[in-house]
Amino acid sequence: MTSLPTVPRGAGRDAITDAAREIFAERGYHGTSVRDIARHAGLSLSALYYWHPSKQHLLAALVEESTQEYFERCDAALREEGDEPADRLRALVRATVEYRVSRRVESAIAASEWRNLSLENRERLDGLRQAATRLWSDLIAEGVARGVFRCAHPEDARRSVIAACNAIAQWYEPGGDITLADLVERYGDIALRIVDHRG
Amino acid sequence: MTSLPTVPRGAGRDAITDAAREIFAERGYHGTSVRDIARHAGLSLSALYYWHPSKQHLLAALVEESTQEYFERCDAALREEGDEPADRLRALVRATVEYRVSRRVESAIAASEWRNLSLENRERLDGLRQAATRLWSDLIAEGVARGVFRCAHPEDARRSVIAACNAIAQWYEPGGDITLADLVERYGDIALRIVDHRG
Amino acid sequence: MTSLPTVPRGAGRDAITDAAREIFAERGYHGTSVRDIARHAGLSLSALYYWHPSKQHLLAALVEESTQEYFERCDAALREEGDEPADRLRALVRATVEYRVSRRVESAIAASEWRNLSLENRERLDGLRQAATRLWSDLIAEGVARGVFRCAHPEDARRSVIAACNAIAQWYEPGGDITLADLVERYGDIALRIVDHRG
Amino acid sequence: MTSLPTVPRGAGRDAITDAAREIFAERGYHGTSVRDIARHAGLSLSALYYWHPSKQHLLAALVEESTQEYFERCDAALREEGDEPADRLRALVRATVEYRVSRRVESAIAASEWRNLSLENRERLDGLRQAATRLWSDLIAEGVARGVFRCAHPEDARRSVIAACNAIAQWYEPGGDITLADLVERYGDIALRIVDHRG
DNA sequence: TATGAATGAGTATTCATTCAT
DNA sequence: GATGAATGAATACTCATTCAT
Repeated sequence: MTSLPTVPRGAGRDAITDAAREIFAERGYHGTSVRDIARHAGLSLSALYYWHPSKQHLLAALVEESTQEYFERCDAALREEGDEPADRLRALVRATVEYRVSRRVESAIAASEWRNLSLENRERLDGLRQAATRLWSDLIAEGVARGVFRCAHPEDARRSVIAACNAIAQWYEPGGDITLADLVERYGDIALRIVDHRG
Repeated sequence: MTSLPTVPRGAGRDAITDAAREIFAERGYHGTSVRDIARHAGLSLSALYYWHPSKQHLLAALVEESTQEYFERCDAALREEGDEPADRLRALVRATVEYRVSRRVESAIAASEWRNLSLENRERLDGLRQAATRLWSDLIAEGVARGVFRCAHPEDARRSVIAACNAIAQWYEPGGDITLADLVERYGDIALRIVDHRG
Repeated sequence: MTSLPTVPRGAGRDAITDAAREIFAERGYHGTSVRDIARHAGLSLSALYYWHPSKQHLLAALVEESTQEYFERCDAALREEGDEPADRLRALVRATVEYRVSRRVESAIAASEWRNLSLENRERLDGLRQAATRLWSDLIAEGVARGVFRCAHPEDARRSVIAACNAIAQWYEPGGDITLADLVERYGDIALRIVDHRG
Repeated sequence: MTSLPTVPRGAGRDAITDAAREIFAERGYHGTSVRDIARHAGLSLSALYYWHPSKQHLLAALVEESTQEYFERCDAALREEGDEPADRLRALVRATVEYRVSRRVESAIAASEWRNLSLENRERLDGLRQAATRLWSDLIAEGVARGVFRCAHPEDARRSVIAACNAIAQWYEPGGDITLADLVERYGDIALRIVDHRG
């Protein structure tokens, strides 16, 4: 019989990723030491390096996974939606709000630690990021083209909507009075006002 | 390569503060070393410590000055304005946008390095920060009370407006096509839509 | 020039403790740098910190071990001795002299670097120190009570005997003309004269 | 009219020496910074260097003055005394005890910071130190020669007497129950017992 | 799969000292 | 007589990373 380790056999990789996620989010990339991460994961420093080649790699993996997931959520939400720009905008807001809330920690990392990615990693991930941005831009442009969105400056509208949704991660406390569905509705309303939607 | 300026005798304090501002904004608090700051300022490490007791103190001084200035700009803008909530909201947006643009670097520090303030400094500066927030809250509440703002969730509206204005610092490039006055108008419009203003 | 020993893997802890002992004794706590210690131990600075959390901890460990050993030597010496105060005083002198000579370096540290212990460490070790002092006090008091020691001021006698024994560490050179047994006898005689022993 | 400085005109030199004395005694040479000294003296760092060429010089001056004074006190005490070895020993004890008590601070520096003198200073002052030692040695030798001191090991006796007297500085509190005259008598008695004086 | 031991470069900060005025 | 401003070298300690097992 083998002894029972704190971290189950083979779970080392995930334990480390999880710990990195938490601590990067809490203290930032440069404010976090790999020792902190290993300790938090209940593993040795050497185990960390067995599973992950470097601190930078750890960050990049988290940012990539998060960015990827965000894009996929947005993409899926739009695919499930009909043709109407207002509905599609609400769908994008829903995907974003749900992502910010349910992946609060990693979305915060992706947002604030982007600059700490190595040049190489930043370049590699930039396409994914821009793809997500383009979903918004195209949608708003379509709404404007159809005359249902009347905002004069679509790019400012896009940035404002995204900023408003992103800010949720900074104050929202799950389990409080406001449900996720409430948020989705409220920020859908705000988004439609920002793009100056007229039914 | 930027040349290292020769700092005239007695000008050390400002040289260091300026350098700290730039590098903190660029790389973040923990990503910045005091050596970097001193080198950038064209002074020795010891000169830095002659003028500032610690790296943390340097950060706190920058954040404090910036937070203070923001509050004062908002306060002044409101004082010069009349009674009409819509006008007052535009005034607050103007103060915020002008601040984010003209003090882009330090406003970014105040926003993203807040968590790296020591507990003591954070507590000391928190009142100032909340005072600025209250200017927005009170104003929107007044507009709602008068029936000229119809947004159902004033706090979400407030957060959204502020987030939209703050985001400007991340993309705006002075000297480009968009003037500051353009920005003020655009984001004033957006703010009024967010609070659902009806003339 | 002394050659720097190559430290076999795993022997780092002792190498560092030994080096610290030597250099602290030679130059004092504040006169010693951790770099000096590491270099003397033939290890990197990082290896020092791998084994010891701080310079202060290193000092405290040395002082503690030495103080502990001194107390135990005294206690054991008394336990092996009979009832006669004069014999017991000689036993205590023997223990002290042997300790000062065989642990010359660390006993010097314990004596002169006591004030450089952190408050916490000083308080923790103070009991041990006082316990050793009490062995002397009790013994002399007993001799006085029995009328075999006639000194009028037992505390001054105690301090004088201890001071005389301690001073040995400052001048005695092992391997010279005077053997340890000589010292024990001479200082036993002196001690008995100080307490004014009458057979 | 000139303004009234904290430190009276021209008193800078002494203010610094006094401060150095206190802090060296309290924290040791390496535990003291010249900034501490200047601050304690109420003067600028530059003023310190105006009056004293270096930290080492400051230490050497204190040690020298103290060593000099000790020798002179001993020498004077002996000169005023008659021919009798016992009386002369008491005189030397008196001089030593009075010196340790009245110049407690500087005598502690001279004792414990000797090793921190530069080689040059140490060599220069060593003669003075040895001269004082020789007063004791000669006196005890004379007593032994005359047969009034019967100790078998005069050097050990000398060291013990001196150590006992020196230790007074570590525990004596002026203004307490024990007067200086008490001390002189008690330690004179102890000294005579150590050299095994027979009336 | 994992670890304990080690490293070199870097961290913030303080040191004794000097310079220009 | 004295100072404010500055420096280079040192301080204790931590960093991300690697090596031998």
